[in-house]
Amino acid sequence: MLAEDNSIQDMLREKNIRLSHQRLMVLEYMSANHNHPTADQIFNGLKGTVPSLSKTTIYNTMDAFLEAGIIRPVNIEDNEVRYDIVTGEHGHFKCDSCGRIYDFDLDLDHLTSGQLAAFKIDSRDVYFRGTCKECLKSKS
Amino acid sequence: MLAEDNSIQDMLREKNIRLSHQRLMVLEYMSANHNHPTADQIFNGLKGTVPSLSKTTIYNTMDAFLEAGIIRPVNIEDNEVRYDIVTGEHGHFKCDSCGRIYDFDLDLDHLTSGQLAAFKIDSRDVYFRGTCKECLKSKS
DNA sequence: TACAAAATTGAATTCATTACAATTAATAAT
DNA sequence: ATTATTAATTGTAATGAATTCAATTTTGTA
Ligand SMILES: [Mn+2]
Ligand SMILES: [Mn+2]
Ligand SMILES: [Zn+2]
Ligand SMILES: [Zn+2]
Repeated sequence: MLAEDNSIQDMLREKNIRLSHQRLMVLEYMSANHNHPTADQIFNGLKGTVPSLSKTTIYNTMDAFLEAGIIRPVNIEDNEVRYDIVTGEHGHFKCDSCGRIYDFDLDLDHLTSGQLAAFKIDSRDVYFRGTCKECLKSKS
Repeated sequence: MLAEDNSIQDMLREKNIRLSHQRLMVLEYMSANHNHPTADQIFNGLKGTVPSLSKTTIYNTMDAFLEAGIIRPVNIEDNEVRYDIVTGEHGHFKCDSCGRIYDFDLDLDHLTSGQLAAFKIDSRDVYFRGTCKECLKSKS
């Protein structure tokens, strides 16, 4: 419990992000919920324990975390941004039936042709859509 | 000229999409402009020659084309949808400096691990971001 | 404790997209 | 060719995620 809190605080200090109650709570929420939440979901998940919380603070916080590389955006939906605290290389699968977003491993080194050799690549995103195993089972 | 028009009409008829002046103009625009335009860009590109055009018609038309598989969406930006008349498998690179979107070839068969073996995959999207060759050159 | 800088808050605003009902156009039947 | 049926187009209003901004509060520092 305390160890976790300290590690979260250290993570922010390492990135030169000033500590605030709201930022700690958001980061704690992201660490506990690896379900690629939207700003609205984070807000609704925290407003019970942080009554003064504003949705603008969520957006400000996500911007600060994105800038620092603590989280990364998941743009698998066209109408809202999701956030992922797992920043390592992996792909995302969105089930159009249940809405769940699955992580999957991938090997991006073998993906590209030489066409982008002279380009500076800052981020790589792989998004798949379809129907997940569970939903296929329940439809049979 | 006429040959192109006929091929465009045939493309719509094959997909059981009723012909309309607006749909033909939009499809002609998409065929002539392979730059992944937004609904707004298509609207502004056509309103000169189709004065009665409504932006709602653009959205309705894109929905019909998407449904028929004539075009595919490009969600490389979080705030607006782009459309691509090239539906074959390829990736997209967005230059954060000049805003251009580049196509590139990719080999998706070698990409995935077995984790999605039991999943039904309907669409695959690969989005890279960074700085393009031209912009790197002009900054040197 | 006191000060300066930065973060939080909420209300107002923006803007892409959608909903909807009236009008117009396209296709089929006569 | 005229009419009837059906679908598409249009403009306006509504939606909702995200942004702007100024006032207030909090944080880090001395
Ligand atoms: Mn993930
Ligand atoms: Mn393309
Ligand atoms: Zn599912
Ligand atoms: Zn560029």
